[in-house]
Formats: sequence, C-alpha cells, structure tokens
Amino acid sequence: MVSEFMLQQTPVSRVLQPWQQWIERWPTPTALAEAPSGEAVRAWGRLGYPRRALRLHRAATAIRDDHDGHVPDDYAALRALPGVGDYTAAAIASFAFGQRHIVLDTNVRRVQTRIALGVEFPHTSATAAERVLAEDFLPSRAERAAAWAVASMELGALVCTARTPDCDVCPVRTECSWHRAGRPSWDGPPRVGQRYHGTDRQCRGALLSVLRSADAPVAEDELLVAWPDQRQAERARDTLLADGLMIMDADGCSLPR
DNA sequence: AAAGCGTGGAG
DNA sequence: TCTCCAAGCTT
Repeated sequence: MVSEFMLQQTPVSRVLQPWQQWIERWPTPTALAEAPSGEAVRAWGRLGYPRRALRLHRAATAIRDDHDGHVPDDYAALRALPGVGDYTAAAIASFAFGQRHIVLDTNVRRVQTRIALGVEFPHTSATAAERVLAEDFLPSRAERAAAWAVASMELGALVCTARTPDCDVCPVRTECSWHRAGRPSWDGPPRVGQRYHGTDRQCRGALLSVLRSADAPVAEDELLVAWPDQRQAERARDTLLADGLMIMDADGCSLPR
C-alpha cells in the first residue's frame, strides 16, 4: 500500500530508497497513524505531490480506527480510504491479496491500446470502452488474473514504453495490432503537457522544502523569501495551510505536529 | 470533467 | 536547453 501511494505518478527508481526507510520507520499502519502527519510529509522527501503523504497518513489512521489495524482486503473498503482511487484499490486487492480485478494504470492502458486497437497512445482519460477491453483480457481465475495484472503492467513499464518501445523483445509482438500495422505514430489531438517552471506548484514545493529541512518553526518572512514573487508565495502559503501541509502559529511556520 | 497537484531523469 | 513523461487522486 505504501509503495502504491508512492508510485502514483513517481517513477520506481525514485521510490525505492524512500520506501525502504519508510517501511523501517513505520512497519504497520498503526505505527504511521501514531506519528504526526508532518513527519509523514517530511519522510516523503522529494517524491512530489506531498498531499499523497497526508492521505497515506489519514488512510493509516482509518485502518487503525476502523479496520483493527489491518489493511482491508475488500475492494470497496480499500476504495473508501483517502488517496485510494480505482487503480490503487485494484492494485492492492490484486497484488497483495491475489484477487481478480481490472488493474488499469497508464502502462496497461498503453499496452492494451496498442495490442487491440493498433493505436500508439490511449486517450487522456480512461473510458468505459477501455474497461470493457481490460475485462476481455483479464483471465477468469483469480490467480491467473493477478498474474496478468502484474505481467501487463511490467510489459508496459519495461518493454512497451511510451517513447521507445522495444518490440524486438516483446513476447506478444506477433499478436499486436500496432506492431503489425507498422507502428503508426499518434495522429490524434496533440496531448497537452503540464507546465511546471514558475507555477504555483513549483512555489509550493519551494516553501515546503524549507519546512522539511527545518528542525524548528520558521518565521513567516523567512519562509516567504524562499520564492522571489511575494504575492505568489503568499498564495502558496495559504493553499499549503488549507491543504494541511503546514501550520502557522505564534512560533512560526512548520510541518503539522 | 477539466484542472491542479511535485519532481527529476531521459532523449 | 526544453519537452515529455512516471504504477493517479481529488475537487
């Protein structure tokens, strides 16, 4: 569950070390729940999207309070936890508990779009048609389905990659519509990339970085100078406060205690 | 339902 | 450099 949270939009290579330290420090949901949420944010380090750390902490609290300290094996119960969407609930139920679920992440979406539709990339958001397709691929026996979920994800992550797929070593090369069609390049609408430089996201990151490395509360002025644009820094401060990623009191600004 | 939310590595 | 992208979720 910890690794799934960390892997939401962060590459495996960057997750390995923080995951190891996290698990050593908080081996159980209850152990995490007992720590201040700010410590979870600090241990999150530079994985990005630090609200995930907060959600993982809240999920751990819910598991301690409502599930006797054990990660539930039921899809609906998992899905109800903060920070757990369709993908993460299915991934935990499948990988950890061997159940049969559609595990539809960006890798699997790309793999099945290429194999079955002969198209290089799936559309921006997962459609109902994609879930039907995924259901068609999914073996009926739970054990086989769980193996398929891992296998199709790995295929997408290691072989059928977005930029430079290695079709030469692909085990389903001969059954792939996209490969048979000569790997036609994407001709759909241009896919919009997210800007980062100079955005509020970068600004929030800069402020939070100060709080992460501080071992005592930081004066507000000292925090705001971490970003050149004061108006933007104030806005970031406000949203960080609203998100619960920082607190501000008479002592100054800090991660939540 | 489209937009916001971090960060760093590869090409 | 700069663009793209990496095991999504929430509002």
